[in-house]
Amino acid sequence: MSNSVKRTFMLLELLGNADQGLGVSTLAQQSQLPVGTTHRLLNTLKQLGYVEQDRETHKYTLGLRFLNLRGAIINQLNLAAVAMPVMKELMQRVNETVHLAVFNEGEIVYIERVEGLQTQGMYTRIGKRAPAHSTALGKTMLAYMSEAVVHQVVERRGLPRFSPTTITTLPELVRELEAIRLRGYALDNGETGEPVRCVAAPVRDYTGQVIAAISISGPKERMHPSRDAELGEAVCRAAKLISARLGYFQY
Amino acid sequence: MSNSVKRTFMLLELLGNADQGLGVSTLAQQSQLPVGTTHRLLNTLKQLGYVEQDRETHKYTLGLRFLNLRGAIINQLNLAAVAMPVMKELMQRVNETVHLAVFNEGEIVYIERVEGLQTQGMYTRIGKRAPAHSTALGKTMLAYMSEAVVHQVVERRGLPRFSPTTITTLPELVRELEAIRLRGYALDNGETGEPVRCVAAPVRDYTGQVIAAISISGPKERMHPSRDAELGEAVCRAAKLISARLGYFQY
DNA sequence: AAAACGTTTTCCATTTTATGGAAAATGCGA
DNA sequence: TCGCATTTTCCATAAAATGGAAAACGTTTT
Repeated sequence: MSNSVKRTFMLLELLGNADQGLGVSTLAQQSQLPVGTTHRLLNTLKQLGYVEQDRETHKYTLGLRFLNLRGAIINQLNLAAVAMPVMKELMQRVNETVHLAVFNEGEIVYIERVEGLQTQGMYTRIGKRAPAHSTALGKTMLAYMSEAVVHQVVERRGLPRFSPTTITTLPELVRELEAIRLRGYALDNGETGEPVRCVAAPVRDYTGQVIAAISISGPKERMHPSRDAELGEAVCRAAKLISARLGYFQY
Repeated sequence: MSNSVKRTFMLLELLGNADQGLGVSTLAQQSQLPVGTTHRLLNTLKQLGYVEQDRETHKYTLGLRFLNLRGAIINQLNLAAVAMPVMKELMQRVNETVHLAVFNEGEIVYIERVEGLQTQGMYTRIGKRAPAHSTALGKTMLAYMSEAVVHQVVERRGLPRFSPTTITTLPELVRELEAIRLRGYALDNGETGEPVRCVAAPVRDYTGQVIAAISISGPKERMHPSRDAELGEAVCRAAKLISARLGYFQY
């Protein structure tokens, strides 16, 4: 396997995880690469526009060229194009933020968002990853995957605790997934530790496989449990509509 | 400069521009690389998770792993966080899509978007790049940059024509930028060739430098020239509010 | 069924290219 | 001004990328 390519992406990942610029020596240390090599690879990336170097501090950050590739990915899942109109309509009905996420490598990845008009403050960035077991989006996808896959995910990622309500054992998770299948939609009860509640439902492609999920989320005050049934039904209807437009036919 | 790294990104860009998976031979042809080399590079990327290969068709697409590389946006993150609430309010006032873009390497890059509820169909994807001279967003940023920078941009990127109204000569551009400074906002009159009209205004950081711009855009039918003054004023007010929140103080 | 074709994948001798240690240049703070 | 930390340059060496060709695979045609 191309060594330089592998090393290049190692550097890019380090830059991608940092929330400020990193210098050559720092990167060399973190990547365990020699300084000379690190510098040369960064220089190549800089010339190509994939990293930028601050004139003053000489530190490196990822370049905006990456935004292009990121956008392309989301675009290629023509899932987003199909889902957006439905999500927009759902948002207008319930007046809360609607998210679309897919499952990837045992985690969920946020793909699209339609923000509720009264929502303010923190918003989930497109491209953000989150654990599956502690989000309504993740749980609703897990609920319709094979038991083997669920086991694999748990083995690979574990069940880390983020709040008192987080599910941290496999039997608990299995029971929760069963409940979700019966109910048809998943609930999030502050398992992430944030003051937010979510209701989520699965999206299927033409083969019937669950490939994504959509959710309604909002601050705890507005997302009262008394609205669960109403919101759950709304999110299910929207998810089914998206599935149908992807070619899924429910018998 | 690392040849294999350069070639790798060439392949990635090709995959990003395609709107469906591409095979080894197609990619080899488009990149002018030998098939063996192409295959090996793709295989490396596949192992790293940056491209995915369809089991059935063997075609390659960009992998979701790219969504990890978010550092790029960190610099723009604060900007986006500050701008979003203002953009949302602006969208609600005018009921059309609002965009946020920055200037990078002589082009504009779309950073955020708040979609108008009545908007449908094609939308500008986040991360997309576009020429500065043919968009209201680009022109409004150019208008407040030094003449030297404008000349550099024209030299580097040229003034390609996309429609009969595109500005294609430097004097024309200079005159247009002057008009924008007088007016306070920029207009787009189908210079890109799309049936869309835009109104854009510049955003400044605490140093007073123009670092971004926001725009209102919609289909020609709804964005009638008679609304220019009203929309221009609205977009200016929003841009100034964002600037103020970034620490810019106007004397 | 077999053959012909287009693709993907593997292989390997060749040589280009990356490598990394060290030294030079630069920047920064005392 | 000096000294430390960091970035940048350099170059002989070694390793990795290269690419042409053949093999494997899958699909369509005869």
